[in-house]
Amino acid sequence: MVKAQLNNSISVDCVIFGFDFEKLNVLLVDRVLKDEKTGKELFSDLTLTGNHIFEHESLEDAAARILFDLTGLENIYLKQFGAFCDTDRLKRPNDQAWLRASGRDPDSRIISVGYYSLLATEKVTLKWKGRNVKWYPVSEVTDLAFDHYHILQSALRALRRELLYEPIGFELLPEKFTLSQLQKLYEVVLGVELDKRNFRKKIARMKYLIPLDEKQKGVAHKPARLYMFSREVYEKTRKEVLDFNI
Amino acid sequence: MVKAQLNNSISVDCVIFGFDFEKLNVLLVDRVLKDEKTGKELFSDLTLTGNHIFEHESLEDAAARILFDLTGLENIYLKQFGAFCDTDRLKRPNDQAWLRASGRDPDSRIISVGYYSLLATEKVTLKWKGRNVKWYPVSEVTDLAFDHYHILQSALRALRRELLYEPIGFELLPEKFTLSQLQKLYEVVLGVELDKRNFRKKIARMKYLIPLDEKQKGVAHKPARLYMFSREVYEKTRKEVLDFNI
DNA sequence: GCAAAAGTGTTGTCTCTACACCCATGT
DNA sequence: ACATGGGTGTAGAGACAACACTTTTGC
Repeated sequence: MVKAQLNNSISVDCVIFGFDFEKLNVLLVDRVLKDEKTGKELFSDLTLTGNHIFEHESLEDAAARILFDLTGLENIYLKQFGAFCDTDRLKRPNDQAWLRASGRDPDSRIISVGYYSLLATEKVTLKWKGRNVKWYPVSEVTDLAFDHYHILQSALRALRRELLYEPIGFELLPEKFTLSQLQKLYEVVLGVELDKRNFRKKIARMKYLIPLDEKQKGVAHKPARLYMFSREVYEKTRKEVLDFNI
Repeated sequence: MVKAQLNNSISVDCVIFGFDFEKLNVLLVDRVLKDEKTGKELFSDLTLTGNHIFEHESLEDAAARILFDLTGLENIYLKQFGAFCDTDRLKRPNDQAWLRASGRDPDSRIISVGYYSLLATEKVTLKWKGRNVKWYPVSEVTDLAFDHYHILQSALRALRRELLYEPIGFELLPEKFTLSQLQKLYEVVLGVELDKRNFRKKIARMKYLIPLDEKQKGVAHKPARLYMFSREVYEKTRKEVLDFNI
């Protein structure tokens, strides 16, 4: 317990999802390895945002810290969705070279705990210590460093599942949103098409989705009514769900 | 990579659930610490079944190994449900004494990944190397060593959720089972009461629950028809669920 | 014959799906 | 005036909740 010190074996990776009213995005870091002497670029690829945990720090705190360092945002929705520890997860050539170059033991076993976080893309202005961090459409991500592609897919599955059963869609939207935005979000994340009228009937039943006396501005069509989510109403009216499937 | 060696920082804890047609049970180990010199018992309490992982071993394999060592069973349903790494998870006095007595560093940070497994209590004959392993009704467990009570509660939440949405109930029953047994299982795990006729109507819709030409024997009442689960039919007929909640 | 659990139908209410047209705003 | 997305209702089908009596076996 000297002072802030990173644990060698335990890391946290954050899958930071963002929604821009059109598609689901994920925040990725451009990892560039340059030759020590010549400075020539050896390779460049993408990673999730992650870090080792501090010895005094909980997993959750580490995830929140990583998120804060990247976005400057606090109190963001964060959910643990899995632990990743395959023996070969850091063994591809690029990853081995990367670990060696950053002075770490390329043979050591590191477990990574995955958290996904949800936020509206627009909330974030990306300026992070010169590191190259950018939004990428999830649908266009094909491969990532380490086992991060695998972790991303796992996060996606967890998000879809969560979205089916829990009211978390709003976390990907600004505080006030239109029903079309919410519908689009469900369509994009779940990969389905929904009927507008049926969707709205469903909303009408969810009393915790509060229609505001406020409309969209500056759009070249009939402005939509804004809604917001009330956690208070939700907690009060959540029914004891028993809609099981056998 | 010399030979089988345990990783110091990473462990797996298995929450082994069993169902005996009446209640949900969990397999726990009696941990007894005796004074080195006098042999006098210092304390005795209960832990989940767990172990550190081997350096060459995946988390999943470690969980399967722990399960096999305890029950002699293979190909048992296993599901990862969380990672546990709070800074104080091994800090209670009994736990510190235990770690010291077994020659481990009581200050080291250990992450534990939780798996739960499902099986019919009757499948297991408990004879494990003199260690004191026993079934305990989940509802009667009040406290456990380390953070294992917390882990158990977390496993329970995950199991309930899984049971609501995926067909895994059979994993807690023998291959052939009656509908009343299945209903009781849902009632016990979810903590609800279900209507027998409505429950059976629901079953009838699930084509993957196959009625057999075989009946219960040796019961002092009308013997019930036996059913079994067909994964094959399930995979074929599983509908693209879209029963989302907003 | 009695105790114990198995097995079986109906009705009203709610939710789901499918489907087409007019409305309000910016340019 | 026109392009763009906002907003609305109905009807048929399936699922849900509530509810009580007869049947088959072991003892």
